[in-house]
Amino acid sequence: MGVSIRDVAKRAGVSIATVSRTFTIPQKVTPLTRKKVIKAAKELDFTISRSASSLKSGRSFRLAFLTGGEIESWYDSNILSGLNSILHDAGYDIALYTVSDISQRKAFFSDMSIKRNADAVLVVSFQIAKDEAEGFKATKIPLLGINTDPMEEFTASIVIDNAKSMKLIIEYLAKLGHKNIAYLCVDPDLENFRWNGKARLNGFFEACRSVSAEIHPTIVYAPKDHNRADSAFSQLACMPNKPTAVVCMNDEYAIPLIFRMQQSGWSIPEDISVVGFDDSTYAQEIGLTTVHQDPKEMGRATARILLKLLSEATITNSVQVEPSFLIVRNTVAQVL
Amino acid sequence: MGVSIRDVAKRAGVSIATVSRTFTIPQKVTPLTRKKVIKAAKELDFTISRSASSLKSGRSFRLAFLTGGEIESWYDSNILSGLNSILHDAGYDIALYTVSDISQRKAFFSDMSIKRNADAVLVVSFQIAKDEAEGFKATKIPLLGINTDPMEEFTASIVIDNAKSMKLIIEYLAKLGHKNIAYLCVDPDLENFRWNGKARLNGFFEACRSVSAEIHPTIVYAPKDHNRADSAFSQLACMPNKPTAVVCMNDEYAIPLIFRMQQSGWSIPEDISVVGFDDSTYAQEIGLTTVHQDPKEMGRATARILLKLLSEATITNSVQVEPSFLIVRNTVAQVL
DNA sequence: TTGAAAGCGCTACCAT
DNA sequence: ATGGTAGCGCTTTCAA
Repeated sequence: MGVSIRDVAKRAGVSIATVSRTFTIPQKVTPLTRKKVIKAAKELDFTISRSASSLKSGRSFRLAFLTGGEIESWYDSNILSGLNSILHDAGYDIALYTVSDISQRKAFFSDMSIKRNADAVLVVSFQIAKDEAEGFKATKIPLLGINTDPMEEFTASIVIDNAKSMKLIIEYLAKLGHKNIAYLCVDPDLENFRWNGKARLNGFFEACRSVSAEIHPTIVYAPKDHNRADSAFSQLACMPNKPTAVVCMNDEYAIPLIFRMQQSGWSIPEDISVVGFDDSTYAQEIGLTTVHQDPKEMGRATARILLKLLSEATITNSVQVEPSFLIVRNTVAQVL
Repeated sequence: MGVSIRDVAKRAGVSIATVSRTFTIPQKVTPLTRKKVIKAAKELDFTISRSASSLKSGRSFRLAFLTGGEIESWYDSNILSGLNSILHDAGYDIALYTVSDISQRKAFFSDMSIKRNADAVLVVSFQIAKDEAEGFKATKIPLLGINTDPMEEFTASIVIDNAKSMKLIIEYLAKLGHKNIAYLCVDPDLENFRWNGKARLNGFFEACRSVSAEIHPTIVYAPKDHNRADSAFSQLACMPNKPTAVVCMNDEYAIPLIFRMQQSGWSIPEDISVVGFDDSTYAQEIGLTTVHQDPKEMGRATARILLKLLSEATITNSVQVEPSFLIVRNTVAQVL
């Protein structure tokens, strides 16, 4: 298997212990020796073997990324990208686990063998049961949650404030005179697994209530598939008193809906105002008024927290709220 | 570090060798003993330690995924997702490496230490130099390319036929009477790194030439940033004789462009026809006529090839062309 | 089919 | 600051 630490030690004229040190705790090695070792290593194309160092040190240098969604989604892939941009250089791999229903989730958490092969686990966008999380308390393996209901069982939670963001939307809409506001979202029966759906839905109604008694909120459900725009549009078009604004659970509902409306001759925002959520792909180019959040940056933030957790072994129970804010663009009009 | 293979062996009343075998080559263990071992393992929450088994077997169970783009892009994230859906269950991790320019690429390939810590490397969407690839020939580490110019240095290449797909577009357009056709793409100076840009550009002109002498192709460059739709639109609107159709290097140019055009009062496809490439996010919902390809399935196909390569150690030099085809939807009209 | 045992390449402890 | 060395948990050869 090519060169080993032994070869480098020989060539540099030092012990293997010294070679190991120059790569793991360089400050414990004289600059001169360090230089010799580095030189020898370079000449031999040597790097520390991950498996050997993991085995010996008892750390796997591996993060389990557990998602209830799809890796290729805008959200998950950005989280992953942000995570990797920091973790990769710190020597960590990210192992991707997907669960698509509660039984798979249960299986993941009951099979605690993960603990043997990961230094931390990260739960992305879905909710887990208290007892599932509790299994981790016994170990010192950090359990982090991104975009999950921040339970105290998590070592750290990284979230945005969905409720506050919804309130920002409703306040803005109310200020422009909107009273008849619809909320477009996936039928919760289709998606009781993801977390932020609930958070946003509740946030919407709560915001309507708290902002003004004059607001009449309604709800429109659409399927998750490619008919969602058609479905939403026809429901909206048929409503006895058409709302003046539609708030969408995310941009993925808003963008095709706007398209569909335009295709049917409606003008946005003249005929109806539309608000998205996420500020994801195309939102900026299309001029969508939406709530901005930055999952890539959240991934980076999570990586930093993780690294700290892993080096200091501090058992915190922190909740880090990342920024989210309304971006006003061109899809909302004043009610005349 | 919890239970080890020794504990399981003791509890099952067998040797550690037998425990190891039941997990790696189960067919070499009597069903009865196997059952005993599995039972003991389950009771103890035991799994094989990745690092120990890697160290001993000399295989890292790790794939280096090297991309010149962004992990969160539609293409890369789908490739990754497809890859992981098969590789994860086969016990492989995917380590994400990103390079954003030629010097980083050089660094990756000159630092051959990857070989120590990955069982294979996968180059995604960009071109590498012959000598960079040659470094791998000496080792038995497979070097695969997805969406790269299929060089013979690759152990296997997985691609779509960009040229053929372009021809499909042009033939379709020609049949509907289009003669004045524009190609919208990123300025190649901005992006000489990614591969398929060139392949599609060349494919476009070649297809125009071969399909009909009456076709007048033109080219429109747009920046990569969020102004691309504006930029493309104003160039198109100002052209002395406006093209009847615009072929876009990918959907990411087509979708905002269509939006922009509609916003300015143009109707698609009545005022101008637009064709995309990729069949990516929103293409179906928006009714975009485009070339379909399925990177998630390509990821799966690559994983299968890889697994075979890794188990049989066959040094092939295969080129697998994955399907791509034109999907006719609603953004192309007949020329009157 | 199963067991004994060597040793993969490191890290970390203890000496010097 | 550096070296010697035990041993991390497994896989795999060899023998029984």
